[in-house]
Amino acid sequence: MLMMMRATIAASSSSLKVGYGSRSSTSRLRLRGMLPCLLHSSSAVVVFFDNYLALFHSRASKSTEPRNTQQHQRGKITDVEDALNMFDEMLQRRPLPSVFPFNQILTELAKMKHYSAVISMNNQMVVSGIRPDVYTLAIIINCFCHLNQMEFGLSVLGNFFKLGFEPNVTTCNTLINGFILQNRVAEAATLFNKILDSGNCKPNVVTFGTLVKGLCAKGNNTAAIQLLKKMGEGACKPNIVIYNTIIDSLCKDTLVADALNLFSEMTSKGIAPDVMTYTSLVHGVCKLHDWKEATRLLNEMVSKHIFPNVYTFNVLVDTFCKEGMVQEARSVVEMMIQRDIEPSTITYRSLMDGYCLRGEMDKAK
DNA sequence: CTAGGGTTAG
Repeated sequence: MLMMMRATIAASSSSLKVGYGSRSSTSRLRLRGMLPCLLHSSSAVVVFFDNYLALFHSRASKSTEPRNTQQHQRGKITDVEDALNMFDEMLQRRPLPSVFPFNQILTELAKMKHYSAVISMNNQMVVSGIRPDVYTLAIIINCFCHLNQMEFGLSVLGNFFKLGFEPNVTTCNTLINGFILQNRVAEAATLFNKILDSGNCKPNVVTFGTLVKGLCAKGNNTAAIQLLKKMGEGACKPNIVIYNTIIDSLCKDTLVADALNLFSEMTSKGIAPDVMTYTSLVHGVCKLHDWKEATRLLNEMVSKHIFPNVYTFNVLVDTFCKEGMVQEARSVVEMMIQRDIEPSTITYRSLMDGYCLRGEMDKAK
């Protein structure tokens, strides 16, 4: 059973495709000017990974030590394989561990998007006599939602009552998010109103954030901003996630001026921008070929000790590649490696597209 | 230990 699951997970790694983009030539000199501000900004090696994965995800990749040795020494999980091994081992332990460490493993696997694995593992747990708790059920609902199986997700609600639990805000937020993932924003809103009426649990800032995201996904920035304004009047004040969601949505529509307005609004309210805010803005101005503004933003973030991470760098790599400047893209990748930021498959995909584009251009000559 | 935000491509 577990062997089959392993094979499925191993096979599910994404396949690579190569695409060709269309091109327009622009002022390359100024685009190139984005590089120095990054080169000179290295005040310290930044800890780009927060501790949300710390329990299982150490930065073991940098070590030359074999993974198994490490795992046995520290009891930490570094990848899917380790998670599954630990899960097996825990199921065989007597007495059985509590549901808590199992939840931890399921959480990590869900973060790695192995949703169906999480669901089958949960079934195994139940068979082995481990009682799910509120956390487990929320994890399962979330997995069903991400698998586009909302109906199954909703049916887990039945288990709550069977087990004597009451759904909480997190449960509701998860379901609302599930509807939104399927673009069923109306049903999400209905559920939201039901929560309000029932009085069992109050919507919180995450609830609002989920709705804002749904409105943005529908392309309704105006409604998202209206909701933001309403929040400003109510008890549940908008936070950085809400602002970032809308700022990103505006940037995707290249409404950078509006995005910058929200940006100053949030800072004036004492909400400090973070690396996500700046990544969205940089992305927005890159789309507009405004290299000068991109450089300004990069300088500004670094001056605030907010350092570009893999997302930010990927935006830059992709931008350079789309401009046909593969050499510059490569030097960004070099920069990433120097800073201990591992380039991702997305980085390399952009590079590959960049090289394909070069090939096309050379052929055209 | 559970929920919302930023990167590529088709």
